[in-house]
Amino acid sequence: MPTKRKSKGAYMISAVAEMYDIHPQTLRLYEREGLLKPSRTEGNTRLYTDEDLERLEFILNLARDLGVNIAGIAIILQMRERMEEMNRQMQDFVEYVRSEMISRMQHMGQPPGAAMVPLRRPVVVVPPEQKARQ
Amino acid sequence: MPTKRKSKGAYMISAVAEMYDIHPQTLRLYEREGLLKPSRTEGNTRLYTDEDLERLEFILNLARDLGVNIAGIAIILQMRERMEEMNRQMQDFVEYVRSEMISRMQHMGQPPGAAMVPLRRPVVVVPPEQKARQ
DNA sequence: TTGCTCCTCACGTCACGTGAGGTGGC
DNA sequence: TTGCTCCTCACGTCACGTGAGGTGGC
Repeated sequence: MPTKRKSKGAYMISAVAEMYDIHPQTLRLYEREGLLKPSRTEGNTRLYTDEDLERLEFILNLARDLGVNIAGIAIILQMRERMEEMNRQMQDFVEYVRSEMISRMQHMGQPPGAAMVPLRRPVVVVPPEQKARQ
Repeated sequence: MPTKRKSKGAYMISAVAEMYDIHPQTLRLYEREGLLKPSRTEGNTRLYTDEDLERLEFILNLARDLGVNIAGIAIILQMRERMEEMNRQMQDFVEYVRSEMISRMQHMGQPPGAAMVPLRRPVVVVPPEQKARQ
């Protein structure tokens, strides 16, 4: 007998459908169109992890609230990943510069504070977030 | 008598329609939906600048080649602008750090070259570009 | 006048979501 | 057996693109 929930955060399709008030066929459609890639049991049953559900919430926000079609959602998901990658690179770079400055200051026998202040100026990186359609 | 082209890079709707093989009504639709905002003459006739045309090309790429609907295009345009803003901030920050390092090195009587090498490590920022739908 | 512009209304087509119908494994 | 799963096929609805029809200014 299949259980609705399998291990920590792995849901079968009917559980997900109920949680998000979405037709199971729609979930299968999203998978066929490449928006979601849930894993499968040995018996070929879909299993949605918490990561899949986070992605699904993002998709439903676009589809239901903003009226974006599947082709658009696919591209927006790609762009979101690229923005997150840019964010990581930005953070890495800031951290690299900061530690580099500290290291240099210390080698010169100076307190690091003087160098760190200007490097802490705001670096605004906006998370992916959409407004409702006008 | 209205001319098709007015001043440098300002086109009337029929000229744009012909250039991109698009129905004039579709151009009006895109404007109504907020994707394009061409200026107007005093007589209320639309005028498309080169900037409008660049934006239109981006829109047509999404609509025709990738099958994105209007709601999706609106969001993708927003995201594109945000990514461009992130790029600018990244570039500004890199430039700021670079000049700051040079300035500090010079104040300490050291050649700037030593500091600049590690700061020139690659900062990959990907421009907005889409793949065709699978 | 001609040839453009503006607008609104309406229709055809297609994508998306949903339902039915039949299958198979725990 | 029951209640889930898988799949394919088909239909209703709506958005998008296009066309018609009527207006007005250079």
